[in-house]
Amino acid sequence: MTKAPGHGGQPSPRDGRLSSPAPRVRLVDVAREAGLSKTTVSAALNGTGRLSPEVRERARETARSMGYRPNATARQLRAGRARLIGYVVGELADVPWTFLESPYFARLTGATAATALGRGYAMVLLPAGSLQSEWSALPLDAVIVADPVADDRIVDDLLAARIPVFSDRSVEGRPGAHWVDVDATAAVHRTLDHFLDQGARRPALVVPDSTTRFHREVFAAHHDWCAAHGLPELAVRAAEPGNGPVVRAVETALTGLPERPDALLVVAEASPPLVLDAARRHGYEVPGDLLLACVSEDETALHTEPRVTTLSLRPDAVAEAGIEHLVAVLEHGRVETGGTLVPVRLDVRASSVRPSGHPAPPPQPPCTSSPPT
Amino acid sequence: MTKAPGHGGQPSPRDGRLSSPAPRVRLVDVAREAGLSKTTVSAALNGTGRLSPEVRERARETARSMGYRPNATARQLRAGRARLIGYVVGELADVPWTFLESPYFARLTGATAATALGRGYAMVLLPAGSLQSEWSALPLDAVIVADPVADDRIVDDLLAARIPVFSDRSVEGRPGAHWVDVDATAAVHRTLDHFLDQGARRPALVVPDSTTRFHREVFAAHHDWCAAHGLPELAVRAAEPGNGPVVRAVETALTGLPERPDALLVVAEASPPLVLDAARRHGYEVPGDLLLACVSEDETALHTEPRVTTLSLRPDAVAEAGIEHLVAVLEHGRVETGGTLVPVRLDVRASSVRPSGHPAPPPQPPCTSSPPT
DNA sequence: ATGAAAGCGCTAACAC
DNA sequence: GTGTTAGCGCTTTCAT
Repeated sequence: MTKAPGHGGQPSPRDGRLSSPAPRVRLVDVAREAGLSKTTVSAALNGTGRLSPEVRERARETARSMGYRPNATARQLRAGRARLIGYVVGELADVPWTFLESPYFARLTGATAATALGRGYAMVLLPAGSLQSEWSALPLDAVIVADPVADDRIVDDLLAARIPVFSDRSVEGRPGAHWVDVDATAAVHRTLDHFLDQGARRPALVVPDSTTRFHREVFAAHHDWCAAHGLPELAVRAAEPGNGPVVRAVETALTGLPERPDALLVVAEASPPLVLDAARRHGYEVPGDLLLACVSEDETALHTEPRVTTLSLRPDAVAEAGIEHLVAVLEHGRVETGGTLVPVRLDVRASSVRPSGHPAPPPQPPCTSSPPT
Repeated sequence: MTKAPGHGGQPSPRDGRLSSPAPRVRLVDVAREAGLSKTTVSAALNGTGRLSPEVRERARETARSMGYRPNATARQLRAGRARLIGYVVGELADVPWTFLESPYFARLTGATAATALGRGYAMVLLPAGSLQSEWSALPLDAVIVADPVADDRIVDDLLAARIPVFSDRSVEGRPGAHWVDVDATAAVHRTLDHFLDQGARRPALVVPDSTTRFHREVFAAHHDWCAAHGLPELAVRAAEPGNGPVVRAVETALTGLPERPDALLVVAEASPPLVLDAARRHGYEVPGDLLLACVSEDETALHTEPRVTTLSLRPDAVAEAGIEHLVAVLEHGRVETGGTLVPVRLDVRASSVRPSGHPAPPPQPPCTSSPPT
């Protein structure tokens, strides 16, 4: 029964028996060996207190030679916090963990973990729709809930447990909850304005039918923009995120709408090459017949022909703003800040630039559905 | 200066002052309120000890009404372990965190976190090439190191800190290190056999030039297979992983080798649609002129025309085997097990099936390089 | 059946 | 300068 310690010293008696798994070196062991007290060694190791340089050095040397490694849990207990934060992505709660397969969330996750670690916080991954039992045993200083869906209990549960929550604007106003969000409205308006600039008059939108704040705001922003510009509201909601459903929604947008669109904004994590292929299969030339822009962090957009215009939701910036905010709240008690809105970035590439010499198409032929392949 | 507690009770005096951040309810508070001792309440809550049903119920009720939540850190200290594991991906140590953008690692990461959580372990994300300082403050029971590169110090550092390491076969034989690996040789041989079955005689390989055990083994397996079958060894090493470099390597394989390949195995996380496009740009019809298979977990392979044959490295199975092994070691002291080899899965789709009526190309025309676009 | 007390390993007041 | 001591909040012998 070899015990693999890894971290903590068992509460079992430290027997000097042979074949034991080498009981872990404790602070007191170092102190005894060096002929000093725990206090002195602790101060020496932490660089605190007023110690003579010789003693400090001796303590350090002894600790090193004995292979001493402080017990993290004991320190945490003493410190009153564990510098540990949880991270959940709400979207796709029915298929937990798939979020990592989305380039946006992959980047958001990586950037959040990186930024947090830079500020001294480790990040544990939690599943969407996570239950109390899955996180209640963890000493979480806070939890980040990315894009919660409307019916996820997790935010309530966390707040009830008095764990600070950092999420999107949907938690605005709730005590203990803080937010950072992407400026979805600006994102949509900006892209549609760009389409308009390029001569498009029938821009269509594809967006997943999710209860995420982001997707709802996107839908609303598109609606408003179309109304404001007196243009037809051409929108298709994908049954769910994922390449299959989104590509199908794209096909619907291209062939099944009352008007044949001359521009397409895909606000869903679909693979840009697949979207491009779908357009071609349905007889659209990009950008000649159709201006294309995708909300995506997928770098494959750079390797297609033509390259695909993308709207980056700036996951790195979101992560940084979030952790910054989190640290401010946790370490300086800042609570008054309303939240942070992160601007998006439109990377215009060939797919959404009307080729010169290619005139804008004639105004609104009622419905020119092209035969599907 | 509002303190956001989240988890631990500060060592500061519990003052009854107003406007304080509501000091956290401790076990002793519940005990006092219920007129019981800490012991009894603890036993009641944990379902241990021999307590009268009434007392147990009373304790529970009091705890609930007071909103008592046990302090996780204190429990961990008592228990001697934190049920926390670290997770690092070695590959791409120069661009830490990008690993999540690879579908394989995204799935491996998600599946590992999910399986671990199912066994009661939370998983913290660590960056490739992580330094001591980034994890030494964490009470890690073990660390999973996925695909370490040859020069990464992390495995040594962890073992020196007596933290059990779970990694790939490259750590075999080192005390405290355990492994689970993908059967890379079988993967390559199986795919090449499949190509051979379909009539290919000049299969080419594209693999990143990394010091990962997996990639080295793939390269060696290909070499051996070609030698054993008396076929030319057509291999191109991509300078690094990532769509750009891999697509360029694919182009080299299609146009710059001594022989024009009639099959292509891409062992790198490139987007299947992009690989397909590259082949077409260079005048190959798939599967007519070129059989194509990609090592990939990317579901876009299902949405191309033709669908792309993929070789799945079974990240879910790897994760499960790894966590199973980890639990066995940590909780039952199993140390004798050598390791686990996870088989791969070849999903044959249209891209690697020679169309009927399409004869195998004539034997070896020396070099028929087609003009690049 | 219930409670008192020890102690997990560490840090920080506070003596000396 | 250095050591003694008192906890952080919890679980668990061991008395009663």
